[in-house]
Amino acid sequence: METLSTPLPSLPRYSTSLTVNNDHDHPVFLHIKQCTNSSQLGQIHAQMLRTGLFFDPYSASKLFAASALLPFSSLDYARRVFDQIPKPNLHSWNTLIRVYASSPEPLQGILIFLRMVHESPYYPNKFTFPFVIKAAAEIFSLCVGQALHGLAIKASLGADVFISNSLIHLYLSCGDLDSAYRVFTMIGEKDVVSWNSMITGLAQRGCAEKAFQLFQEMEEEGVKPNDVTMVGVLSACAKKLDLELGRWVCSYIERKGIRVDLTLSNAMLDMYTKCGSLEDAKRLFDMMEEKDIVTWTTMLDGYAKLGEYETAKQVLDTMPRQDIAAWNALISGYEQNGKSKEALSLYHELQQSQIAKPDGITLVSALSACAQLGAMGIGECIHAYVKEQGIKLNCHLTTSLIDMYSKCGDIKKALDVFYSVDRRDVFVWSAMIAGLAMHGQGRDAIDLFSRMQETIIKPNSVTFTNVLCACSHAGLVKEGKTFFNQMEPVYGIRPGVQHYSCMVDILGRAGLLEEALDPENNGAYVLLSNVYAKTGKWDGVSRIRKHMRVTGLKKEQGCSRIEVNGVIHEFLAGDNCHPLSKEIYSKLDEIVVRLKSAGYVPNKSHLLQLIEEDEMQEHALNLHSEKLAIAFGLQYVEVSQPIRIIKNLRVCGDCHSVAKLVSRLYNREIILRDRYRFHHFSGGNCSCKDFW
DNA sequence: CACTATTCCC
Repeated sequence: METLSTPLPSLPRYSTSLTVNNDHDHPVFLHIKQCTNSSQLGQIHAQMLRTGLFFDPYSASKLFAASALLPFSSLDYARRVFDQIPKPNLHSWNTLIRVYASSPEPLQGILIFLRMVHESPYYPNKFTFPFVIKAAAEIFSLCVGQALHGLAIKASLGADVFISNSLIHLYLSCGDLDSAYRVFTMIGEKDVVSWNSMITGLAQRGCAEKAFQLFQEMEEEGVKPNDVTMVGVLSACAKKLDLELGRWVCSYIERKGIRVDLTLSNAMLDMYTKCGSLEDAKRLFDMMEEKDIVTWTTMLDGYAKLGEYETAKQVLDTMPRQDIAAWNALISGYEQNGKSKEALSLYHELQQSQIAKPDGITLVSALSACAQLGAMGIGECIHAYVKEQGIKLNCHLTTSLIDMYSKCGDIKKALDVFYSVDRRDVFVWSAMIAGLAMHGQGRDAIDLFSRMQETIIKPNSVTFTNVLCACSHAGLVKEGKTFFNQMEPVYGIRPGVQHYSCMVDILGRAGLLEEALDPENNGAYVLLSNVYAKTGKWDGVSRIRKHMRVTGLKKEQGCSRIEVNGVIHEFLAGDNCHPLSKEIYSKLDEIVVRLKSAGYVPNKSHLLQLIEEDEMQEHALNLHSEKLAIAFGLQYVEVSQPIRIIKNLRVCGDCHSVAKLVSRLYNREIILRDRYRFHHFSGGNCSCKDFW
């Protein structure tokens, strides 16, 4: 302590006495302000320690604020400085909360706030609240936010406009639109930030219409919109996909002479691409003098989402820095347009090149591509990568993993993921219900739906589609009807076309065909035509097919996929594109002979098109893509592993019998995903109990 | 001593 309290004579230019408590204008403060790098700041820090100036709380707070807030600062260093201050003043506490609030660890801001309340002699003031409320908003904690709101009111700070604005932002981040609006209306003198908080928050929460309405109200009340306002308004236009409105907003910005900074230009660019006008976007892009990574990524995303992959790739190659968001834009562009293989190969390229590190968003897109393809090997690798990297499962990732495992046929692994997490939002629950439904575990799906209702998570439209789907796959007619009838009166969800097609399915299978009819829906028609075909009502089939021809609905070509050692093999009905085609067909012949000797009779009633000649019918049946995949799988999938096949259409009855027999005669487990559900074949039986 | 609202990839 002695060395610290004894200024070294050789040192200080402005070496001083220790009685600086009231000296708020010490020359060293000027030096702190003028620091341009961390080593300069470090020198001042060292000097202040030597001179003892650091032990004056006010002076320490000056140094600490600089170490926390200057552009070159690091949070680690700032924290070390704070921990050295024997008795931090209120300003220092506030600053620490402030930097944590906008750091990767906002929770720390709340913990520091609590420490301050318990350990320090200070009460939170009007500066403390905006910082700590921001921290609560960052972690989306409604209950912490509510507690802070209460504390602010108790501290007689409920009318402070900064605090109110922070609360608006908090409530909107947590999805509590009503509370946000209540705070907003209570503000006596709303400033531009109050309006901006509401407008941007509503636009982000999907209430674009309401956001735009508020923008108009703002004008009527005579509050002048600024550039931040316009960013929010443009984001609302983008969400509405309203190009005309977006163009009007751009001309409004020009007319009103609103400052157009880089962020606002980027928001305009984003609006143009989201609304589908690459021409407008390109024109603006070429005009922009300053561009940053967001500019490039926005442009790249625009091309990728509209299917212009070549141009998107060119943008990726041209941009100054390929960060992960840029890769994500291209990967998700492929994935969302159904180009799963391209998405995965790009993901692979990213892994190989190590140009950027995959993040949660990358993995969500990649997992979704695996789910579409049924590529479980790759999906498992991604799951392993998540664990390896210690990436925490958020609800997005959890949903994607459950969806991937379910759609790849491993419902047990999907359940493992579901039970391993402690946070489940409506999408996580819905995905798990969907998984159980597609595996024919209708009862379990309904049980899960009941358990969901013991939580605070409210079911949405998707949840109901999945619940009805579960009823349909498990033949739960009574339950299906009950849920359907409860949707609007009990849950306030208006049934949409998906819910109606589930009901067509449910009622159709129960032989209550007259109860199901339906709006223009391809799926429902195909389903209905299959129901007719099954019951032998060929008149009905031709009538429906004719209607489909007239209305231009097409049945896709049958296609089956199988993944072996991370390579995806694809078979079309009757195709001989596969390099091992010859071998596969001879294996198929062998299978048919063996099956026939075991009593198998090809079942032609499942043919949708009437083919006159018997032999032709049998031939057509044998060419079904899932049979080719089974023949391939028997040869190339390890004996200890199930043969997993993904079919894009519904499996036909004949292929179903073949798969059952193969599972017994060859003693192999076959897991087949068709368009609607999974079939687990083993020992001559199927999990669907022949009801699908 | 100071605070709140801002664009891209799921």
